[in-house]
Amino acid sequence: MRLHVGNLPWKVRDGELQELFESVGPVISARVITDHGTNRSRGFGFVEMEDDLARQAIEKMNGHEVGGRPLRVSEAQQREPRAKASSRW
DNA sequence: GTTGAGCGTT
Repeated sequence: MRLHVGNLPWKVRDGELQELFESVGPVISARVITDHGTNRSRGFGFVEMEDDLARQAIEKMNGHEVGGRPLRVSEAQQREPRAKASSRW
């Protein structure tokens, strides 16, 4: 299950995000979305975990204060299906 | 050197 994590401090990076959620359980994948070119965080990211752990992470990490800000954790929306080739639209 | 609700690149 993928989780959308928002309200992140600008300084947070994907590795820190992963460690944060590893306090709940093993993290499959963690990504903080950064601006293209500037490497500055957009203030949100995505974490992938096992379903049960993801639900626990929502309960446990949602509102968890990090960097002085309560995290926003929720189930992520599903993005477009696998694009085999580049966007040919 | 800035900003603050959200849904990303394979």
